[in-house]
Amino acid sequence: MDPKKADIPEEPKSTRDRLIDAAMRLFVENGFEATGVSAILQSAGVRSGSLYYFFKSKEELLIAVLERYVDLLRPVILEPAEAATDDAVERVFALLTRYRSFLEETGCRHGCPIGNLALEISDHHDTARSLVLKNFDNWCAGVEKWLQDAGDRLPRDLDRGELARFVLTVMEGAQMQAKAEKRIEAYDKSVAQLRSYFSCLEQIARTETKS
Amino acid sequence: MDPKKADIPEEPKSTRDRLIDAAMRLFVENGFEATGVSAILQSAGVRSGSLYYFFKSKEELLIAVLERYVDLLRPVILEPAEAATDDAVERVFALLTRYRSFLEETGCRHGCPIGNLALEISDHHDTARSLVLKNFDNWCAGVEKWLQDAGDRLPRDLDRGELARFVLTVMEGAQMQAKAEKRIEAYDKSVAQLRSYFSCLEQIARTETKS
DNA sequence: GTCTATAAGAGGATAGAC
DNA sequence: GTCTATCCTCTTATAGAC
Repeated sequence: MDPKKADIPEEPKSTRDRLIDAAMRLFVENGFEATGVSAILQSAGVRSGSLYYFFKSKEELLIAVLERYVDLLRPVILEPAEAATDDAVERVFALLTRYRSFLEETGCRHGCPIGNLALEISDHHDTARSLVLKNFDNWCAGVEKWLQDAGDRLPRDLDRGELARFVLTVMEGAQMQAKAEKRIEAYDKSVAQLRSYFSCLEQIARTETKS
Repeated sequence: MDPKKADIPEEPKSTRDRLIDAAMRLFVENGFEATGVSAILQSAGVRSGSLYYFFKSKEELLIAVLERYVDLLRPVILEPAEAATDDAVERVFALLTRYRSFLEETGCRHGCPIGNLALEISDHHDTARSLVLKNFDNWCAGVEKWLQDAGDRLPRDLDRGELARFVLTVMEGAQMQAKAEKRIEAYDKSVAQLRSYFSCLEQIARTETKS
């Protein structure tokens, strides 16, 4: 427990935060379109007057949700992976293990909330789409940093940014299948293949260093 | 042109087929929830009475769409890749090039229709979900066959089925990002990394064969 | 098999009192 | 900032004539 926080009594969440919390949960469970405003209101214990006092539309609430994800990325996703290990490469797999936990805890119903929204909204909600990109970009920047820290454990001419993108690609593709199958198996197998790729890259880097 | 087909005059499509065609197009463009029955009717030039004569609900129409995808997989996806090259490994990348075309032709709005639906419907439409799985499974079975044909070009102890799954993972994750970004770049970079992985595997297989 | 008309309800959003 | 009541549109789906 963070002592700095323990001193401050838990303030009851604001109405606005409760709405964002409820929307975040329902959007990832049911998707944006399939989630009714009334369900959000009920889940947050709020009346419609209040929702439309804070947000001018359901889409604005979605935007607030995606901004919240941007804020949560570092403390909830990246930092735990950095705390898990000092090994630069292992941080990548600690991250993937964390997403695995999200899947397991929910019977493979949730995986990556951003990915789930990305496909649904990218055509018709352009502001939301740009926030999806911001989440993806920040995620990749975090992973790229680790891959740069890996130094000569990876091949010299390997583009760290491209490999970071590839890690996102694998995570998203893998969670999609786990969600569709409601089983973790495809996720694990995909991560195993990614691990195998990393092993190959590290092997190549070792022969480079010798010469 | 297939002469066998050229002899048969193009029969006007049945109402049922027109409905499936229209739904297929609209579901991939806008998603399942965001597509109204009225839009399907208008696009197909059909009245609601006819739709509900053939399908008992919008969900049954979705199921028909997913069954159509099952039927189209071999002729539209797998066979063109097999026709493109006799090289077993290159067939995998011919397949990925074909999905790239789908993305390019639509300004990255469509990629894999199944993947787009998978995340949206997997929670609440269980029959549809099982058809998504059938599409994924058949796709992977096709790719796995090619990887088996590759024989000792791939490492002996490498699980061909697992690698085929990984190809699907990469394709889905890559098209998700291309769709979110409305740019093909992330797709190309992901496929480039997959190519790099295959190169590593082939290199390993070569050293195995020598010994 | 297809048409028109419409039911029945849920959807998002607003008004105005408090 | 929050409440109740409600508007209006759009949604899926049905009824019954042709």
